[in-house]
Amino acid sequence: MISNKCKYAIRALVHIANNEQDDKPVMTSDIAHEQQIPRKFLEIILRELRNNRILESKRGKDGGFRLLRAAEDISLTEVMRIIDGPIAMLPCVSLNYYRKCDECEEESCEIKGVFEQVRDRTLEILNGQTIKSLSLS
Amino acid sequence: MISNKCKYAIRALVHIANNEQDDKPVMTSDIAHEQQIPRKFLEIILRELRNNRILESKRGKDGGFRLLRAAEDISLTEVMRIIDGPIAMLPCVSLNYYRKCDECEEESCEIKGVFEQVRDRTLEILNGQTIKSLSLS
DNA sequence: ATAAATACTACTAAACAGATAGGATATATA
DNA sequence: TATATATCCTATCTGTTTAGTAGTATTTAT
Repeated sequence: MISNKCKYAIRALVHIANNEQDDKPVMTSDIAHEQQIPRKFLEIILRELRNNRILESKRGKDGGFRLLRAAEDISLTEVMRIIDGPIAMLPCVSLNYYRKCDECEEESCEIKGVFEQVRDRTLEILNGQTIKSLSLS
Repeated sequence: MISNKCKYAIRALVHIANNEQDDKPVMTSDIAHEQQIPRKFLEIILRELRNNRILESKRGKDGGFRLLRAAEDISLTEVMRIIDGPIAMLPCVSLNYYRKCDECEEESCEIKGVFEQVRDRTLEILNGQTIKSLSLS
């Protein structure tokens, strides 16, 4: 399961992509209100996306958040990895967050191969999705 | 990510499948020792699998656990669902544990379609796997 | 100056993960 | 029938994660 936080992040990014006009940044409180996301929690999420170079922020009056890159250059997997971490179902099969499983030997692991397949099919679908493609749907 | 508990469950079932002889049940302590799983934790797991009609148990001396069905009739997904619950990445897309998402309207949800695809490709792979097929690998 | 926005630090409550402890109950066999 | 040995059951525990909330500091447009 992906977390609520991650769903919030995706919806916030789609909202920003759909509401950026004349380079005017979008305010947290607008997103919170229109997407029904708790404002203080959303602040944390947007800051995290900014720290990971998905968004840029402007402080003070008339401040808010803008996409740092074009919406078609922000992939769904990138956002998911920032907010939730690994996408794979086993640590030893994760491309971006690899960790050896605690108590199984990888050479003789019965399930590793299956979950490598699941990972590959999953990434085939998710890598094709961007904030832009999600906005259009 | 699947839980450690679920990995334990799968390895325990494969172990039982590989060690059932003459209808003699396999003891918790044997599995725990050979698969390096904490015994008391494994007890809980095996009982849960028994309650869900994957295993049958025999109490007292010379007791232990046996598969209630043939190993090729126990699917990986069935075990995963018993131990970890839903396989899908969104509650509103789960076949066996459907729940409406708290704050998004399904008709207009941007990500539902993508995660339906992920679910379908994932199940295509996992449904093909059984305790038998895992034992052979 | 001031109003209004983000930035930052700290805290909390509830659920979940990964167990452990100890006693109750059932059963094979001497 | 006594005993050893297995599962069964209830309760408890520690640490981590999830999903937030509160309050203050800082920045900026006017």
